[in-house]
Amino acid sequence: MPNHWLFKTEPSVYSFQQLQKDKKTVWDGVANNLALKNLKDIKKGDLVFIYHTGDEKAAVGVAKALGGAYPDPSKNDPKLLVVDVEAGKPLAKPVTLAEVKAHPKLKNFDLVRNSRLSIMKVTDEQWEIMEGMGNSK
DNA sequence: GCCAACGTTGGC
DNA sequence: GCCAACGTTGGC
Repeated sequence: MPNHWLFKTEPSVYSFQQLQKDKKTVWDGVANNLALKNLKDIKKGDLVFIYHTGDEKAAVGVAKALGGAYPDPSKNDPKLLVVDVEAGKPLAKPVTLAEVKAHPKLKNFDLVRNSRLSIMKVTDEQWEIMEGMGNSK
């Protein structure tokens, strides 16, 4: 059973659409300690929601980890990790932050609780709820 | 544009 | 090693 995650990104910097165009990318720029700790737990085949901050504030698509985290080759710091991901399916309908907040079972989702965390674990239940919202009308 | 929440830094 | 000050992030 793959684990589930959520990556935040500023769409003007790197969007899900860009990832779809690239097919895969190296997810870098993670500096936050807790985010790095989460990143370390990512395994090949894990599924990831891509969430756009800024004007959109919504999960827009899914990506898949191509492997575990490894130190950023372009940096000189072994603590700065990156992970390879490939584009998956876009959600039929983006799941907005407002919808997540409105859902009683997503109340203690890290996305709501700690808005500044850029990489977080998503429980199976949270994943299923979000997927349900994203793929139904 | 503002501000709350959180992380990091640096002085002690 | 503590904690105040500062910077950054992201939602509003």
